[in-house]
Amino acid sequence: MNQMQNESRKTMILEKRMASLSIKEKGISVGSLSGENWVLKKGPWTSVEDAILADFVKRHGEGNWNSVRKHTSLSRCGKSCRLRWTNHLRPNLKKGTFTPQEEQLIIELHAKIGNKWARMAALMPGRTDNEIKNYWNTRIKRHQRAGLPLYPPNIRYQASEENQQYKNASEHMYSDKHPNDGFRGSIFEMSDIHDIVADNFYAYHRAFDAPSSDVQVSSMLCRQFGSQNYILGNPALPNMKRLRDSEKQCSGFTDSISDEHSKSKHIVLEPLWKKQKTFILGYPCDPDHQSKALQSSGGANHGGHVLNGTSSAPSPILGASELELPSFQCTETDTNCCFPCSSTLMSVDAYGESPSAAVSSQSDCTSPRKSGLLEALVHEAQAISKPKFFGFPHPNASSRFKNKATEISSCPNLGENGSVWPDCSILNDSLSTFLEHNDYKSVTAATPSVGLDSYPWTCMPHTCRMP
DNA sequence: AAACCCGTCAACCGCTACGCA
DNA sequence: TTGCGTAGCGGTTGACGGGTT
Repeated sequence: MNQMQNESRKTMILEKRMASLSIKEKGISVGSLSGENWVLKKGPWTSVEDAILADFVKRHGEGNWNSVRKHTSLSRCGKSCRLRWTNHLRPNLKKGTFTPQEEQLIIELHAKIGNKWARMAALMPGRTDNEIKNYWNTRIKRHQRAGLPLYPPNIRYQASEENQQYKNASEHMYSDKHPNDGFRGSIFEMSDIHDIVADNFYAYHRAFDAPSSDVQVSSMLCRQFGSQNYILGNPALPNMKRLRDSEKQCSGFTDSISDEHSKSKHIVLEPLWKKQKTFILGYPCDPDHQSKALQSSGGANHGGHVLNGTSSAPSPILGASELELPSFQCTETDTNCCFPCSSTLMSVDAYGESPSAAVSSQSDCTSPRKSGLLEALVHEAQAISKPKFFGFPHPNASSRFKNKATEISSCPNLGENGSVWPDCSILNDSLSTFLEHNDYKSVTAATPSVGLDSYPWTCMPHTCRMP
């Protein structure tokens, strides 16, 4: 009780101090909202503000950032508060330069998942996405200047090897096609769907389930965290809502690290399907390009990073579906580039060092970027005018399904409790069940071991424009 | 000493997804 | 089912400090 009184007294003192600062000292801008005057401060945080915010979090917990302004004298927007807390004030933050181990981890993670800073941060206790992003961008510049490859040779080698393995395994594993009547009439034959879903699944699986040779990241994680029952994601990272959501669908990750048995086998990183703009079933549906895409997809080489014609961060090296590309990357609006196009990688990777370039010959896509910025712009304009997606979801599907369907891109092959689905053929059953009954519930009924929020939607083909 | 350049870091902005009424 | 508020992510910008000219 006394402690609470002390704390609120402290807060009062801080707030008084804050109030005593002049407008200029606070650096605030003045406006009005619904007749009531309000001030919103921007720019660097002062120690007083920090203290107020820290005190707020202490008393009210994280989240509800917009109420900070109501409960304290802080003149910061909720976003700003959240950011300040996340990046500077939360406990267990590791400040200072990255250790060589951390650097290595970043490189490997970037090779696998691309510019997914938050996901990387979740795997690096005490580090923030901002830090990692800044580090990486600095690194890119430095390496560009020095003419160095972005990824060290060992990672590049590993990547191309994995790519080959992935290809072989994929061919072997999914050569047995399952025809599915229910899907006819769609632009895709079921076998294509099967291939694509399988490819995507396997790409994901290859990238994250860390079997055999692909243990570098996971072993590193184990080296770093394994000895202390580290809880992944980063427990200190506030409001890991998205991660938590994903854990519902992919709960294996948390378990797997602490589970001695699975440490080296089932490190399943935070799923990628959130926010991924998949091309797996949502790639531009220009039929000419589709067939090309299907022919040339062969592996999972995606996305290059284009920065004024010079290389920057290459895409994830292998299967990981790096699809939410930075603004300077090849996008799905390149209609010649059915998949985020490896030839783009070739053309933009000034040093020819992108690991992805190693597999780019599989594709005969041509990128408009090859022929200049103007043409690229024209090309993009044309692309935008074309319908890009169609297929799922069915117009009568519930919005719940639609929402799910649009958020999903990969087939992570995960069931509840982090279990790994034995194979992707179950997808076909689910798809046909859905199409047969036109009811998403029927899918879970058909596959009762799966929760509504977990499996089928996470594996459903994604996206697509309504007919 | 001043101007300029460059790297780093913190913060902002725009967009998207989610949750809830 | 829909609309709105909130949270989070990733890209970008701007401030600042140190080095160089």
